[in-house]
Amino acid sequence: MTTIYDVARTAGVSAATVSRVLNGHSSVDPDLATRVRQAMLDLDYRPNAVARSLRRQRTSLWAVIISDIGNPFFTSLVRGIEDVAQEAGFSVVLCNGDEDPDKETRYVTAALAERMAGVIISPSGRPALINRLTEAGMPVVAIDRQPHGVSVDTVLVDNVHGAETATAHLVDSGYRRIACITGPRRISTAVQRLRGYQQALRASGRTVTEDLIRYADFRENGGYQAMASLLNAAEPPDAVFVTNNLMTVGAVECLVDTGVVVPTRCGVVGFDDIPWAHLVRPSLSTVAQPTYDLGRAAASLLTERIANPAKASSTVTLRTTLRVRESSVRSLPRPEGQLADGRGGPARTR
Amino acid sequence: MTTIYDVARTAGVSAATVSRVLNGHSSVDPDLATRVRQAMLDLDYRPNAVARSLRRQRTSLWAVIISDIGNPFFTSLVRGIEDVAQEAGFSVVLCNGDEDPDKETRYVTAALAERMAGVIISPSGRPALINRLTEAGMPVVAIDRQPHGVSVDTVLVDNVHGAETATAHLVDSGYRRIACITGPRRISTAVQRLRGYQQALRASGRTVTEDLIRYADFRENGGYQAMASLLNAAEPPDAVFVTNNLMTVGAVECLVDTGVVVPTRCGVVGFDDIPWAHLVRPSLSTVAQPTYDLGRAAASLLTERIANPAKASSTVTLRTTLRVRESSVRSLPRPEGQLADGRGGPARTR
DNA sequence: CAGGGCTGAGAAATCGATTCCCTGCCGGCT
DNA sequence: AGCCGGCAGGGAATCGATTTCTCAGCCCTG
Repeated sequence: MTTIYDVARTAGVSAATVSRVLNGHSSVDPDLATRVRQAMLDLDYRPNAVARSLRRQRTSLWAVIISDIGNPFFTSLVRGIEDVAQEAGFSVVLCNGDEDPDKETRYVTAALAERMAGVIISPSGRPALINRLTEAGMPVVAIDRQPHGVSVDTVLVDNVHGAETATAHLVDSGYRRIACITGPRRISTAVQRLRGYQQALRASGRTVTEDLIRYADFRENGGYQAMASLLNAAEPPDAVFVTNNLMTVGAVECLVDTGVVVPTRCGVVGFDDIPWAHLVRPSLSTVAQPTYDLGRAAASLLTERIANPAKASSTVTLRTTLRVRESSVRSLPRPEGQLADGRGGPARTR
Repeated sequence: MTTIYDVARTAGVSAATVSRVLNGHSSVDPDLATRVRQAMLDLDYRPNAVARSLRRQRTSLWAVIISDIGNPFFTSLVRGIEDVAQEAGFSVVLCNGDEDPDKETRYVTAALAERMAGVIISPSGRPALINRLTEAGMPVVAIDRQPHGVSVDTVLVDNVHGAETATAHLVDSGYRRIACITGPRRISTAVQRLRGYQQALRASGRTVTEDLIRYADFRENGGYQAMASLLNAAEPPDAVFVTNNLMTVGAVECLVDTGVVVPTRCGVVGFDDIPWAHLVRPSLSTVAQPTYDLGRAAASLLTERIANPAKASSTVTLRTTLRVRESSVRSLPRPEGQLADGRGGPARTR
């Protein structure tokens, strides 16, 4: 590998001058500068980012620690982050926490050890992890989930309101026993979406009962099991609000396998949109999140935090959108065969 | 940040000794070692990976450059890579090339500049990129796509055979005009899968005509457009083999929008499995790839290459599996409503 | 014409870990 | 007793860039 000294020797200048040309920090004689640039081209010189990071005490890498790479929710989120990062001159490295606290811890450790410029994390629960980052002076933005008792920049959606809207829609559609499948209690989104569900039920004059609530793991299989458990109860529900996309898929699979017809015998609304939701039969009603914008917002917060580490931390909340499709509307004539409008018309919003 | 010198001072030893304790390279007096370890705990010392990398001239990071993070094909691939990497003591950073040669180039540049330990890449076409890596002495494994005229470790699936099997299955199902929607000519998988399609047609005594072939971009929208173009032709096909998952989704959407009933008026088989393929109506027949194992195989090749940079490069080819579901079988009675077996029974293999 | 200020460029220190080299000590063998 | 081999551990060089320090040379002004 050619180093800055090779370039200096070839151009007949000192390494300091090469560095100045490289970074444009101080004015260099134009003749020298062109000689240096030519030498860099001739030698195919590429600065060693490791040495640079060591000297500068900072890198140009962001760690984005997401909680499940298999969840499509994160893919467009990452695109939003990448687009902003690139404008700001950073590269994004993606770390898949996989809802596994150990893996997540490993990646946080790596981000610290590699002295990354900043971290965007969707934490799977342990506030201690975020603390380790902030205490080490690492710029951090939490995304999707609100960390407990830590002061940190955060990007969220209006989970309570989104869940209320979804549940109210099931009430309006005429369902009577509306259940809820939510995620682990330690995760803020699971709690908030459950709260929205409860508030909507109370607002419509219904009683909220634990019999109709299941706590699962935000995974497909967990949703399947939870739905099965609801169906086996003494009084099964006639509708279900599921608080994330993978569990929604699992719940619908369970309904299909059990022969419970959606939406006639059981209505379904899920949180998080699903790619190809309109190809699934019946097409799924969902609470859609502005995932790309969530990513952009988080990345913007991070650039600000890096530029000004002292500034007070802030929380950005974006709005969700209810997309009504077939799975939650009893009264709509069910389309026969696949000729019917697969998209249920333009998505309705309320 | 505490450094190795702080630890050395606290423990009353030299930095060299701390380093030896840290890495266990040479034997250190047990008393000293415990004193050092205690000092590291007291100071919450974390070795600076940047400095370590600079001195050692290597890092413990792998760059995995995938061509589209939105494609579910890659998610379980990444899991396979991660699992092997972790066993071998490496961390994986994911880079989303997004089928965009510029982005891909940026990430390759970053991998070189950061002196990463190795690269696993699914190249979107330009052999020059791979050359830049190998010429710089970077251990590289290509995955999913065969780079042109470069000698490099590669992990593939039997694309030709998989496509032959899928096409033959459409022939057997009684379809007469079988079309093919494939990807960009510069990408090996697009070419090989097209070749498999052509061979299967010839083997069944049919003529292969360019009228029934469309070249798209491996994206959902490209599949939609290609299908529309096929349907608008003078003699539209009565079946289509689509060479990747996103384009399959697009093609099916187009068929649904146009009112062409699948599989009655048009059969469909896609390459690459799709998550929730069994929830889609009609459920989609696919050529499934062993994605997790592809990832593991690539990661194993990379560890070997890193351990022994001189060894001859090799290619690993894994087998695909045809999963017959509803979209390609005319004669099966179409299930009425959603009660029918969504999974089409255990996936059949041929 | 002398001295102050400014600019451009080289020498050398620096970031934090690893590793080579060397010293000093201990034990064993002749 | 003297010599040699081996080993533990400290000092210092090293990785490759950035940045501070310093100095030479020049221009301008009083």
